[in-house]
Amino acid sequence: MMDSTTADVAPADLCSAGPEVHPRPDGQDRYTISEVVAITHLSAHTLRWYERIGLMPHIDRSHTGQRRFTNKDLDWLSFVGKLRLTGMPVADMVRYAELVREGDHTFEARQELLERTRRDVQHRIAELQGTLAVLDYKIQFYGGAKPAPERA
Amino acid sequence: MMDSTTADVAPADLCSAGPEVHPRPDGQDRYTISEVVAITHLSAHTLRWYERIGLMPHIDRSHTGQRRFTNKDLDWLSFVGKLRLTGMPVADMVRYAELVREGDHTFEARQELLERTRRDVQHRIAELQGTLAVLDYKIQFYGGAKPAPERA
DNA sequence: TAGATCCTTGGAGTGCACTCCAGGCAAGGG
DNA sequence: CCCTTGCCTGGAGTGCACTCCAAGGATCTA
Repeated sequence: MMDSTTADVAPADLCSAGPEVHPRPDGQDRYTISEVVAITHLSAHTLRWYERIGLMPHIDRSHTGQRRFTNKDLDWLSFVGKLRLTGMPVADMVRYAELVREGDHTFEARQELLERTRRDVQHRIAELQGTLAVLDYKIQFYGGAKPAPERA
Repeated sequence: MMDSTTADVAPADLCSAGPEVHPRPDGQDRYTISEVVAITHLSAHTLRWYERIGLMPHIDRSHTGQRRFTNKDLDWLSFVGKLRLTGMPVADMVRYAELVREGDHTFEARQELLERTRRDVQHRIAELQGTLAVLDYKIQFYGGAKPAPERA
């Protein structure tokens, strides 16, 4: 499925971290919603919902009105997936999508948004590392399993 | 009152795994709900809700029925705070609280639950580090700011 | 002793991110 | 031609974790 022999990534690969590999080469990239479900592991509901709320650019339609997603859409979805992992609220992702649609003069705003997100992520990582310490302390306590009369 | 200049609580250690520092010594530890709000930064609503759903042990009451929290309750809340940071669902925290109430024979189950949580946290940290890479790639792209006519 | 503030309760409401439903169109196979 | 499958839509429903409300009792401050 992820055909790594087709090195079809455009040099201006702005929608992803690193070279993306697509299921089909550009030109034949008209995926149905169920194909995109299989690729992204998002539900069809969610994909339609993303479009409705403006988190997706306008999606192509077949002559009968069915959605046809492109490689670009896939790249965007994969980036959105990363943003989602950061814990960014959907509303903020929509804001970012709007900035993209508004054109090049929003470059700075986008960069700033990304940098703020980056700081949030680092903060979150630090927090999680803090919880690891607590968890280890507790686990070690249970490991040295002397039942103590304590709320632990 | 809770900033790092006032030495009533070790700042990073507020929610700690190690020796706890309490606002008042054992024996004088009968905090009202609003004191606990100030200490934990949870809302009074949330504290009452925690009690209702069984996430707290039974809280002492004054002769008029008002809650009086102890140092032990504070310790528990700080641990719960850590668990919350891990992203553990409240239902699982309640489960853990139940195990604690059930007594020493649940030691193993508790340890296991904590170890699973620990693995989740490490997974999450790895995920976040992955997003950092993407973010850095993007930020760097905006940094080398040559506007390209593309969805970025 | 008055007034402000704090605390109590059960239950209802909120915001987020989906998630599902009903009802219907369109294409392909037997 | 019918049946199944896939897709469409707007709107309603879900689950989580709070968050707030109304109405009333308790406690502190002047």
